[in-house]
Amino acid sequence: MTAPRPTSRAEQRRRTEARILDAATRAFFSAGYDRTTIRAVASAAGVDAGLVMHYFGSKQELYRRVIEAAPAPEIGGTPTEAAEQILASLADRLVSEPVASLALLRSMLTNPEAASAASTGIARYEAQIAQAIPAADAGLRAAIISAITLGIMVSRHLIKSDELASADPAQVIRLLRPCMLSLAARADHTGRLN
Amino acid sequence: MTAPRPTSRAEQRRRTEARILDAATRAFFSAGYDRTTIRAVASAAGVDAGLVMHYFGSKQELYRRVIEAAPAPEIGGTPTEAAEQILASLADRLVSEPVASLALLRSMLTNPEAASAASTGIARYEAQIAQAIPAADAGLRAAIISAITLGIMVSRHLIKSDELASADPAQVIRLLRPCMLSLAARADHTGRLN
DNA sequence: GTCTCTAGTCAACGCCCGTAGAATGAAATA
DNA sequence: TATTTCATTCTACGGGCGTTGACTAGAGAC
Repeated sequence: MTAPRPTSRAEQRRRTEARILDAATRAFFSAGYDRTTIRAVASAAGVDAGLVMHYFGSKQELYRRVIEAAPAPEIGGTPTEAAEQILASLADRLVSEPVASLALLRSMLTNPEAASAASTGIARYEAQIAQAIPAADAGLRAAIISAITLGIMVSRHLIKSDELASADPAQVIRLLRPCMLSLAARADHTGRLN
Repeated sequence: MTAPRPTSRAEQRRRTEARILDAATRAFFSAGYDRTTIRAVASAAGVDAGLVMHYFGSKQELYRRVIEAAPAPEIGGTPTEAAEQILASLADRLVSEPVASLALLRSMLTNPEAASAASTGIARYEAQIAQAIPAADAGLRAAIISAITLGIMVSRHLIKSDELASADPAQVIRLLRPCMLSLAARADHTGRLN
């Protein structure tokens, strides 16, 4: 009644598409790529499976649209600052991880074709970290930092390891700080200083 | 001759079963639970799909047998020794792909029924590590160590991150040593000594 | 008011899957 | 040798999947 013109055609389409995308994100996250069926996504979004096909073309394309929406944090500054930024962003994601990037993660581990698509996103993240590390092996260090972050996220949110899933994020960060600092900013035994 | 009966029925069966199990392990690792088909496993083992069913009863059961065969490294001793053992076992697994344990992980994420079975295996590994760490938060520290190991393995073998996949294992271990030591054996800022 | 466009539905196709059960033929047993 | 056992194959079924294309109905344009 208060909204006499709530449903223009364009608006309706936009909403439906968003609803499908949202349902798909949740489905890919909780079931992985293979176990997610277009019918289930459609049903969760309250539409017909044919409509999903009509809007997104294929299951692959729907999946691509979902991971395309996953955000990437910004990292920079001095090595120590970068380490703290990494820890802070990890702390954030320990508390509330955006469903989209978990969908990315899970499907990546589940769907071979998805892994390569996702790794470009990860590579971009690693490049940001590497830029903040003034060492000859900055690339490798950044990759290890990224791998650690990934392992923590997978354990807590996907595997739901008892200890990590119930842990206080602050405790986890406290224990990880020496790790991240040693990787981003600490001299190694070769005597190089970073 | 020493082997006048090379193909007794029992022997033949044992061999065929082993071949199927081996093919299944590879398949579950590289494709995950859902994408692995009994037909493909059978074909890789050079037998008929019906035989796989006949020997293992169901796909679920075949999968159970595969993860049952996954080995768990032994960890113990002083904190520093434990850290070195963890690093050594990780070094091993960086060089030669631990097909079984990655199959475990990958399938765990696709197969809900398998998740609990798999996480008990991981929990056992973490418990071993925790036992070697004399700290109040040993459980959490062990979980983080395990998560880091997992992240490195996933990045190198599943995602095949450029940096990590091509890195010299010795370099990776060198960079990770301070991490593992700080988690297993180093005092934290609360002043506790481990 | 009529025509056009398009959001959304419906029924169906072809494919591949896990699985069942009968058939086969060689080894074990008597 | 005759009989039983069992490793192995073959054929088939029922089901769920991604995808298709014809269809309906209501909004927008003229």
